[in-house]
Amino acid sequence: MPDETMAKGYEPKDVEDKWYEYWLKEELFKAEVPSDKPPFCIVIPPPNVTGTLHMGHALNNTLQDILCRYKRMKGFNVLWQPGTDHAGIATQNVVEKDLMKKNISRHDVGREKFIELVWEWREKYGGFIINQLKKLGSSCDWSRERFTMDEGLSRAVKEVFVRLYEEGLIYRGDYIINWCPRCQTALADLEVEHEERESFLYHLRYKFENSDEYLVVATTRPETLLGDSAVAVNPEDERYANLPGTHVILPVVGKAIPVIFDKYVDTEFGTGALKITPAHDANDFNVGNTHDLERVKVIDEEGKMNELAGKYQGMDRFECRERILEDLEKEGLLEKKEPYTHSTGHCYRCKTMIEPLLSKQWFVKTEPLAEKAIEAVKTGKTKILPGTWENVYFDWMNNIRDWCISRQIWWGHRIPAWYCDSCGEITVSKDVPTECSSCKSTDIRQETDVLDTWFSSALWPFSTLGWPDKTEALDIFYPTSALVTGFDILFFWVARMMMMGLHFMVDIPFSDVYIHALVRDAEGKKMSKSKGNVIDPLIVIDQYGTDSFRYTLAAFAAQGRDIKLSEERIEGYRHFVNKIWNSARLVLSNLEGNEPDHDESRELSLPDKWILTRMGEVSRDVSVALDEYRFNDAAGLAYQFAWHEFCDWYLETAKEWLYSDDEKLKLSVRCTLKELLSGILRILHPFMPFITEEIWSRLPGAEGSIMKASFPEISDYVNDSSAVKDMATLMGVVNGIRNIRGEMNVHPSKKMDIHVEMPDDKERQVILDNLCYVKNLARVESADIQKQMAKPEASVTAVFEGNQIHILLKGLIDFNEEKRRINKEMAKVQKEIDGSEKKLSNKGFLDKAPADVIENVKEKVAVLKAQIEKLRENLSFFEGIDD
RNA sequence: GGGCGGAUAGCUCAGCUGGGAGAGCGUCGGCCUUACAAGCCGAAUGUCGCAGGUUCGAACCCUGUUCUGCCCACCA
Repeated sequence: MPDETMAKGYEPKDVEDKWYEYWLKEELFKAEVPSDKPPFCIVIPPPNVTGTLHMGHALNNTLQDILCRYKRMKGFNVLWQPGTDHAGIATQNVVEKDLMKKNISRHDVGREKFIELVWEWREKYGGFIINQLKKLGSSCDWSRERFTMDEGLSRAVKEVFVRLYEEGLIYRGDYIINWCPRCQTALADLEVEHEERESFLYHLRYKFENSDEYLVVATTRPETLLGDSAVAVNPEDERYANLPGTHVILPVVGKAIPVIFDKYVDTEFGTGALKITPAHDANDFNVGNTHDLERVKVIDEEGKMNELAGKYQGMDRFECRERILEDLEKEGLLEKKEPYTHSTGHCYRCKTMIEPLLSKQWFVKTEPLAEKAIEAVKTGKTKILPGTWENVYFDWMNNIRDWCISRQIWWGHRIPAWYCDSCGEITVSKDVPTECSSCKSTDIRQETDVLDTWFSSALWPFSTLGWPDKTEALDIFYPTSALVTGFDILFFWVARMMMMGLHFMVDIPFSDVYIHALVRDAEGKKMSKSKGNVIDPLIVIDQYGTDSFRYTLAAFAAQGRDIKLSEERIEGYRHFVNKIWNSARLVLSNLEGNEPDHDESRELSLPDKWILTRMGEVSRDVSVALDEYRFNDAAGLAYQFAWHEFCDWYLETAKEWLYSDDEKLKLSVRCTLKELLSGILRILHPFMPFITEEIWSRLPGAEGSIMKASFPEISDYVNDSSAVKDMATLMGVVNGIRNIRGEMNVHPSKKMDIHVEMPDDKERQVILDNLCYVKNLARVESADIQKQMAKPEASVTAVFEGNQIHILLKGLIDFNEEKRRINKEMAKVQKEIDGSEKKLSNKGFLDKAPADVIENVKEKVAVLKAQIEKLRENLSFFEGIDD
């Protein structure tokens, strides 16, 4: 009689929101400050406020939630620190786009008003992604939610900036930087994406001064010749050995520029002569510095040609290229143009082609910071998992370049530096200064640039805990326990948190960094909105339920491999969730509420002892897997156990007593059922929080939320290894009979008579003692079990190990069919014997392999041989009959 | 130009420190057996990318090779 209050199929929608609200109401996500429990802390990779939940978030947060829920059940004081990132450029772009719809630019509204608008936007939509995280079941301590632009974190940012400046680790300098003409800001090297593009390599003729002869230079960017200051050749290049000291005339411009030697020039490339444009190319900038060349900036911040571009002034850089080429052509100065594929930099936000531009920016001197960050991973204080990512980390850290942290946008932490118009001095201060720190002039104005978004997120592990104040939370939870993130932000974020954490907290920010895979589309491509290949997690949740979705992600999260999400797989786990639901229906409908919690004294059946032992083993194995971030193994173990051991075997044996009149055994089975359901729910809870809570709430005697229950331990259960062995024997007999049934097409409703020959006394006794299960599971009417017997007439025989199960099938046997079956079986066994015997006849194997391995093989051969012998007997039996 | 990962059953993927390979879905056959047809029982299926090597023994270790994906990089 099923539990009528439980629907036949599990309906996620009916329960998910209800339980999430309950958890919130009961404050079950809240960290304890202070606490007697050991701390466990994860800081969330803060999603962008403007963002919406994508697959990456879903995976990332599911894994974190699994860890947090698991650790809570293991008795830890868990803080999962949530929050969002202001995401400077991304957010500004979004709000700007919104304004554009009304045909208004940010300049129309002005900086202050614009920032106000962004805050308004944030108020309105900033909670969006947070709600989506909640939908996923995330058990973050929302009472501690932070935002990278909130007051406390802004204070931390200022503190860090000022201190680094005072330590000489932040400086301002003239450099060639990556400029996005569309976003109108400098970008860090990391924010530039390089892409291969089809283009042309142009060979241009630069005439020598007072001569008709010319030097040919190769370039992909003819328009930059307007800013050329020299042409460089390699000193080793014999072709040009006598050139330096001479001058060439810059085409179109008519200006004379020197030919110089620089070993940077590659003699193999192009013509071996390189035009040098110090203001618009990073390499040329360096060459220019060496030779003290003029920096002629001809392209402005909008990507247009400026006043120094002469007649090309006002043209877009690409238009200018075409016009210059036309002009060169006319003058016969374009020697040739050849197709050329090379990679160009693009803005990671808007994909606009980057313009290398000479500009004054703020930088963090990273080398001293990186040293400590390298050391911490080298010594194992922080572990990066899987380990292969440590190499990537080291590689980047060892070659780290100074970090450009200023951005010419409005949304972000405004740099706390003030320029003095009187003396030109810079005042850097946490508080708004009233006067110049140097000349006391009040004629000061604040830097208009804001900081790179990653500057504030670099402080996340300690700023969210209250730094720079000395808070109790900081004391308890720093260093945090684990960081769970994708490798795409290993440099952007993880590396910088390491540097900042070690510098300001003088300790690592986290002990473990678990790098998970990226969720990709069916072709293995990174999912992105611009590619249009995104699968919306919320649609998946709507369709399959959160628990199935989470389980799928966990099961897919094998280390070091990307995830190509397939819907079939999600569907498979939905079936699993439903299976759990239905097994609970069966169990709950049979519980009467009077089952004692731990009744050690009760008489345990073989299946009881077996399943309890397995419950303990699986609890241990799942624990170990989770401790090692092997989410897929943990999920797989729980799945296999719950479905194929508990449901397929134990529940079926339990029915023997559930539907019987033996009150004593009935009660014992009910106890085991309750214990198992409880255990399975608790093991599954980190993966599928909603359904487990729902069923838990219906479990008699279970008090409060499952979140507060303990994770099962192996010591909680009976541990009886002989029961596991005996159960295997029982299963062997049942499987043998089922196999015959299937192969011989015996209708399931037909009960069979069997004669079992089992030479081993102990095994035979196991079957005799547990015959009721064999009868039930294999649908057997009568069984005759002997140490030895002759094969009955009209029987088919299943052989397993040295045992034979003769099944009487009067009139049902097709002799040929049976011979075929036996032959097939024999061939299979023979193949195995051959393999093993080959080994045993190998002297090398016997000499060198470990004794236990050899023993195993020998044993295996013996068993197989006994088996094939029985099969042969059976075959000859049928061969004696002529059909 | 460097570096990393993947190639295993029709599909999507597991396979820990080397001892004859597994799951889900799909396929085939049989079942509406009172938890579940989103289910049950049974079955089939792979020279583990290719070629060498190390080893008594290789999907796993080494070398080379082919395809494929990714990351990093200042060759115009």
